[in-house]
Amino acid sequence: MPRTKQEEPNTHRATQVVNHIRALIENGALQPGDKIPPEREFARSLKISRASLRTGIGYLAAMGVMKVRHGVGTFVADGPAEFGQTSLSFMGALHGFQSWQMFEARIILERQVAALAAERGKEEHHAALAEEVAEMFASMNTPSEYLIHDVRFHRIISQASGNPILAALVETITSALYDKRRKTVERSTDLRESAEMHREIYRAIRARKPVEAGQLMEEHLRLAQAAQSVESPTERKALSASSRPRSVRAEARIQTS
Amino acid sequence: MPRTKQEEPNTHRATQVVNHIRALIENGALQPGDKIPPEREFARSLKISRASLRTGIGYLAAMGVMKVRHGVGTFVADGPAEFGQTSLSFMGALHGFQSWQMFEARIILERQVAALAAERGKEEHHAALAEEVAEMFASMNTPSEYLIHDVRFHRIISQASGNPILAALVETITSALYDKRRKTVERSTDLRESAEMHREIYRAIRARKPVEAGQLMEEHLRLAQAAQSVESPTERKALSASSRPRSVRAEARIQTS
DNA sequence: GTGTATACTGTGGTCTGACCATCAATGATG
DNA sequence: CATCATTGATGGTCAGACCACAGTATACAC
Repeated sequence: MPRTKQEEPNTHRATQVVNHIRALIENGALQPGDKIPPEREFARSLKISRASLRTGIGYLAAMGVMKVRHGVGTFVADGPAEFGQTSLSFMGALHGFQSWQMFEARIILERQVAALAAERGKEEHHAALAEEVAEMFASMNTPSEYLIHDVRFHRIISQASGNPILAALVETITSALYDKRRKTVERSTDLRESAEMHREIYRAIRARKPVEAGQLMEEHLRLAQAAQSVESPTERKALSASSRPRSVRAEARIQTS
Repeated sequence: MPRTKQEEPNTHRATQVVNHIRALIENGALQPGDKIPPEREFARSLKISRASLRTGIGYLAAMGVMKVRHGVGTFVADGPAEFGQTSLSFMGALHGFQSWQMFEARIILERQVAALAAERGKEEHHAALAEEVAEMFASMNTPSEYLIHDVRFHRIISQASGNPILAALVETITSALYDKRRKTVERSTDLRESAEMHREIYRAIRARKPVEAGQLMEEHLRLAQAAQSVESPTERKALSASSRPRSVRAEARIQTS
């Protein structure tokens, strides 16, 4: 039979839930930070089982669109946009991402983002950046705290770029690099230089010098990359025992640890 | 009573599943394309209920790490890396992404990606690109088909860049733009010009001229953007009457656990 | 009154076990 | 030999009970 275009009252329940919520968000009924009805109630109203509803919500939570808090409720995400939390690290394991690739991507993105921030940044952004820079200088002896301000600094620049999509992309890569970073910073004895570079970037942005801001950012990231690689163990490699026909073989070794 | 402090391995079941599978992937026991055990069996081996296992799998599926096929089985994703399918369009609705922002991001990424492809592209990529260009010229009268080759062309360039992370980012944005694109192309009577631009880009890449390739790509995308906006309906606006202003500082410090 | 402990309520988290839906392979039928 | 019905494996959904967590109200000390 030719076209029997499956209309859609039928899609998988989870998909149904996703679409329903998408609609609510698109028409403004749901906004960031809002809470959705309790599962039991919501499920009843959608005429599906609570289990299915949960599947759909889980899906959205994985994408970072919703945030579930045990004992409290389920809310629409409101923080900075980001693509599924662990997604990048996972894909890293899957497709063999290497750290130089992450840095390459980060440099390309942040360089442009810094330039845009220099063009479009507002007073509030400048003020926020200034504060973070000050905090960085103040916490040069506390690596863990320093890192926090470092991260915020970059995040503010992303926001200042005026392009939430770019900000989300940067956020995704940054968060994936965060763990490794934490260790590196721990043994870094020279945060002063880093802090000063941030200050220069800040100045270039405030002075609205796109090109300069971009160059400084790139330079900064290259140094960070160098510092990081100093102790990066053997870049994962040779994990698979070569190519053998894929079939059910993997099933054998799987068991509870 | 002192505490019945249940020590540790106690994370949420779904998280448990996610971590377990992550481990299997990281140590090579699971590779792209592999099939995991049937739910019932797997659940038993993990000592958790099937429902919980499903929650975890759903989570992974949402992130695009796993692919579930009703009646067949669950597999580790193997196609080109990409961040959760609908994620971008969702975040668009959530954070009010606008199409110019998508294009801005795309231009920044693809310009650099094209440059990298010009530097690192291999023979096979050149050949593949040549073929797609040829197909484009051959299908100038069939918009829908033309689009397919257009998409492939860009995807090949992403792969040729040698950086799967950048490829994944491009893929994510591109797929989000795909739908709109489809309509635009439908009424475009001038695919010849587009095809010729693609050919030029291809030539620049094969000739290993990064800068030129980047510039051509940018130019191409700007034209595409212009063509698109010709009929873009009311850019979504009036997102929310009560746009509660949030200071930059506030947002920046929202998370930092 | 103040403060801490307890109970209660609302909400998400998990479990069980049955049944439905889909797909692929197999065998029966013509 | 081709087509179609059957069957087995596997994911999808359901219902309802019970567990766990967080916040708040209440009780009871002091």
